Amino acid sequence: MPRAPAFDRSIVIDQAQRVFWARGYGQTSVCDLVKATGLKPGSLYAAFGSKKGVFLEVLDAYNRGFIEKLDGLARQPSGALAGLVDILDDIVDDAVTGRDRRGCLAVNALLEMSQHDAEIESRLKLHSERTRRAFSALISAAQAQGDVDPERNADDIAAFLVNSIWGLRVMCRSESNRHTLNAIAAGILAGIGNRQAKIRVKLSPAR
Amino acid sequence: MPRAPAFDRSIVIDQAQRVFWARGYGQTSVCDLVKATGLKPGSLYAAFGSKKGVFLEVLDAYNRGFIEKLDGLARQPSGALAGLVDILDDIVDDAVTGRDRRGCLAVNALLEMSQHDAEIESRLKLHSERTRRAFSALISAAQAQGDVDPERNADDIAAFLVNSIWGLRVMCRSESNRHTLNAIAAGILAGIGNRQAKIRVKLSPAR
DNA sequence: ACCATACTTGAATAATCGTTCAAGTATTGA
DNA sequence: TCAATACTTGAACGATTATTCAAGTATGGT
Repeated sequence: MPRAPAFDRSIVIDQAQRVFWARGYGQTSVCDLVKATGLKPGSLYAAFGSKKGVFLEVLDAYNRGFIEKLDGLARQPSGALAGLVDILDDIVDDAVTGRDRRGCLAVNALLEMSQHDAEIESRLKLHSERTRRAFSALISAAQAQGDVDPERNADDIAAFLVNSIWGLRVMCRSESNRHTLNAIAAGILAGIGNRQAKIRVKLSPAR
Repeated sequence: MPRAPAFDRSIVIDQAQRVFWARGYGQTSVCDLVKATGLKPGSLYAAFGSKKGVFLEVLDAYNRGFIEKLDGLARQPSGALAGLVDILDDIVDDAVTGRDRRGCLAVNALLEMSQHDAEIESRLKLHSERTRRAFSALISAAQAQGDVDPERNADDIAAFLVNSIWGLRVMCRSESNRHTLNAIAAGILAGIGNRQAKIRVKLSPAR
């Protein structure tokens, strides 16, 4: 019977995500969110309860998107390993071209907030576990396709991968030299037991 | 002729480091620093100019200490590679026992502040370069000692190492499972071209 | 047309922030 | 002993913060 909300929740979360990603949680004021979303403080609080409520929903959406991306890559026709190479390539490329040096929203949030807020911390742990499972599935697919040594434990490789990629996301915040970043990416691929020699070729030249 | 300062600058920086490391930059108030150091706001500002001034000096001291540690490990009698294993072991052990989950102060600061403050960002870049040079020297020593493949470029290995250790420092903020962390550490050692099979043995069992 | 419903608005709130400064105090060289 | 000097003190400042709420407004079923 009554009035319907005048905003699209997913669009608001998307706009809020942009602000939180660019500025971090602490440096993002509710005023920033008001400007970015167009919602007035009252509406924002009616819909999300608090600044932290907005942030938690942003984190959820971020992780959901990343896992969907991983699942897609695991099933793509060119192979799971090629999908992994694409991820590394994209991270390096974004850093070198300066297109994106915001790093990973989840890693940023983990380092900024996990010591101060138990709710954010536990949410990020949940996301981290889901991410590792998705990487594990990706590695299993690559093993089944003969691109990764099937003798090694997929979960262990996935843990090493998440570790390496999180490192790369941090690295990209201060390093934009292509040779250095490519050397790191090549080291990661070597570390997971990549059997396709040609993959190394793809990473080396500048695009 | 006049009065001497009533505090030891290096002790104050040490106390401030503890607070910044535990709480991050943004969540540390000048009031926290006043409590931790015993200095009143006026003295603090007379000595360091601003909250950021204190933080920059804390970062300098932190990096200086870490590089001295690395240089020492590169020269220790049991070998440079053993020194590297010790570093990884300590990080894993601190996380598993819960003794220290604050991560790396420099990485924390990089992710929290590099987008907001150009001065902190450039300082951290400087520290990052120094750290990589120290790791490169460590790897060169390990190569000279026959523990790491001498064919590979030491700078590239150092970049991979910094990447991996930064990742591990992030990982330890949300992960405390010994098997997982050991698998990652073993992957890192394998990635740098470790030739000493026995090193792997040392990492596996719980201490 | 109308009322119940719930969304929208933006000024107001109380708390906390980094920083300043004038007054007080201790130390040193002569 | 006595200025001169510089450190110490802590209250006060203005700015900013996240959050609230009473008033206004649009909607939809009857």
